[in-house]
Amino acid sequence: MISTRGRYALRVMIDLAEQEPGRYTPLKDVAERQRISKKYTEAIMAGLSKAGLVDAAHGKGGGYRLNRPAEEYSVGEILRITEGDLAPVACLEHGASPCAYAENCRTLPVWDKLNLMVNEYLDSITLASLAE
Amino acid sequence: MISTRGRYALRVMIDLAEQEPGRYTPLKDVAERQRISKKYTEAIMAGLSKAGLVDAAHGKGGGYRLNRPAEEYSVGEILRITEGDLAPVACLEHGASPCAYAENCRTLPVWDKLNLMVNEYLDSITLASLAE
DNA sequence: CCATTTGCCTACCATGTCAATAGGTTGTTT
DNA sequence: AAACAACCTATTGACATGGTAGGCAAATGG
Repeated sequence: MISTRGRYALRVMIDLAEQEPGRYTPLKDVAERQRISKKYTEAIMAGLSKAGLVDAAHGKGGGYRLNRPAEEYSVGEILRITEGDLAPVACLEHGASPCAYAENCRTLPVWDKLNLMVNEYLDSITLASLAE
Repeated sequence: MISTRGRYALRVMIDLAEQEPGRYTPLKDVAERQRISKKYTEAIMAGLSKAGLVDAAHGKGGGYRLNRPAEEYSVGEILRITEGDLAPVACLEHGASPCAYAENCRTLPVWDKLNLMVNEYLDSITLASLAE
């Protein structure tokens, strides 16, 4: 359900949240602290950057930093961006072709509520509450 | 998180719960009603049978039937048997090698509680409540 | 006893995702 | 110009998934 990629992304974001706010932190440092390979961290960071969760600066003294205060990120948001979707079943995934038998599917309500529960829980946790 | 296999297994179990109790239902009939290929249904049913969730009878007039009243099955039980595990992250899976940094992992409590929530919810739904 | 029905078992395959790596390019700063 | 750091595109190996094929074993009905 939640892959290594997503879990790493969360750890990376927590790491950034623990740095001095506003300052850029080189990816290399984050990767070393989190014991994630530099290359793999790059791939993950690229997604976070493209989605606008973090801000990047090239060159010496550059690196990454959070774009907003840590209280304004939720775990759900971070995971949805890196994982694409948190839906527990394929038929609820964003952009899934609607199931022809959904109308009288006995199991759909189960997945529906599960989906809601998971998302609500993860949305209720802020990045700040996990840092420091 | 929950694959086709698990979702099919649940539908199959609901189908059996809707048949006359005690009577054997041929796999062929279940597969046709549920619009799942006979062969794939076989593979799924084999797991349910081996785990003792259903009872099988060979030969003419044979088939499958539930081993207990439908009220005594939970969705969680059925899914855990067919999916192996419902853990949202690898480090919580049954038999996973314990993470060396679990002691001071900032994210572990999140996964832990998520795991608990998901299992408790799915365990609270009985097969009977989905049938008929 | 034999044919039919039905479950059971083993193997196989095609596709796709995941984790991770490699190498090079672009942009910034000092 | 040199060092640094982000960015981009491929590629790889391993594994899970969804699904199929063919044959064997057991039970039943006639």
